[in-house]
Amino acid sequence: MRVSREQFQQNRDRILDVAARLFRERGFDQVSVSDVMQAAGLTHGGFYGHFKSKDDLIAQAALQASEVVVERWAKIVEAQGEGALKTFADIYLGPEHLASPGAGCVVAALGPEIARQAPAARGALTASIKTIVGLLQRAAPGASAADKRKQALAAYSSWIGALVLARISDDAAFSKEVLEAVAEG
Amino acid sequence: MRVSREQFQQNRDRILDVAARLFRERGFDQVSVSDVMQAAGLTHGGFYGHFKSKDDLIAQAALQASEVVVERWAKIVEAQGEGALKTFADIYLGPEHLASPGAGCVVAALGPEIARQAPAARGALTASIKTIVGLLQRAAPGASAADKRKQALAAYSSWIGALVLARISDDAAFSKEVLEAVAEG
DNA sequence: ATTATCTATAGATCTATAGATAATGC
DNA sequence: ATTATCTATAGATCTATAGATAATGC
Repeated sequence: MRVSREQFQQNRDRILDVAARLFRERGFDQVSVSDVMQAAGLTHGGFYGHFKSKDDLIAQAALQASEVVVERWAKIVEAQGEGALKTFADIYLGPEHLASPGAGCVVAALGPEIARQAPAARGALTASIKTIVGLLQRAAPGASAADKRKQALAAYSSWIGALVLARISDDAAFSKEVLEAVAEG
Repeated sequence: MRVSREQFQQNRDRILDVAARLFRERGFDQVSVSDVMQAAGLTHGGFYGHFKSKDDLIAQAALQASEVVVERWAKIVEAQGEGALKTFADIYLGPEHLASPGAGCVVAALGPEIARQAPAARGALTASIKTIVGLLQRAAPGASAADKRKQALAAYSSWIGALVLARISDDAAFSKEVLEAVAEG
């Protein structure tokens, strides 16, 4: 069954969106190509008209997910300038982000897995991370540019670590304690 | 080929050690039971004499790995007391740890994956994490106990995030920058 | 407007591999 | 503990077809 060019593009975008969510929720290996296509309302076989392989999908979905996050963050920096750091911390360390890995930070949801991926995926995410650090730098306090950058790197690292710890924890009180301790820092 | 009770226990320990290393290096899903047994110098079939299932192995290997790390850290705190925080930071954020996920921090190597695991594995790692935070608390500066604890949580979080970022990065200079920025913080 | 061509999708199929079990041997 | 085997599942490929797009003709 053939579909219009527009529909084809829409299908491709939906596959990417769905994959980006499922991968963050379950990890790359716990999501099959068939799972993705089913969630996108398509059948397994059609996948290979859109992507060369599952690895191809992984690289593109990781890139897409992190670009969406970068755009969201960029808007906040533009709107708030130097006050944005506190806003980021509150959002990143808040209960919604804790409970919704599928829509949140790619690093916190898939970081170690991406570290083991092929160069294509690692390079793409590294670029996104650098962009985010640049945004945080603009929002950070500090006398010099070097100081601002250090603050940005330290803040971002602490948020990621705190969220990973909070998601591992099976003790909700401990999760909350970690997130709040880092948010206040 | 039958084996003495002692040998059986040794085999089991070796399976756990090898699994703990391989899982941290490649992730749970990229290591097969057959891989583990081969690396332990045994055959696939023998596995089920030691463990009920792969999930069982995952829970026990994650626990074992984090216990080894906790013991290592406890020795340092006992030897160094309050000065230990700087020592931890240097080791955790150093080039050896960066390059050797298989022997290092379980949270940085497998955190998001463990967050998706069954309660057994999450609970075990949560307990280890609490122990580590306790150790760091003893080594942290701060006026009150509450302040020390906050410092400990913030420091630990920042180290984990920095290491995850540094391992994702395909740019060695950026990896170094992140690790050093957080080490100096 | 008609005809021909092209192509994205559905659905079936193939192949490899993984977890798990059973049979065997010492 | 080894070896052989079973069963399920995953990624990938293949074929037919619906229906969109392009070429042709009036």
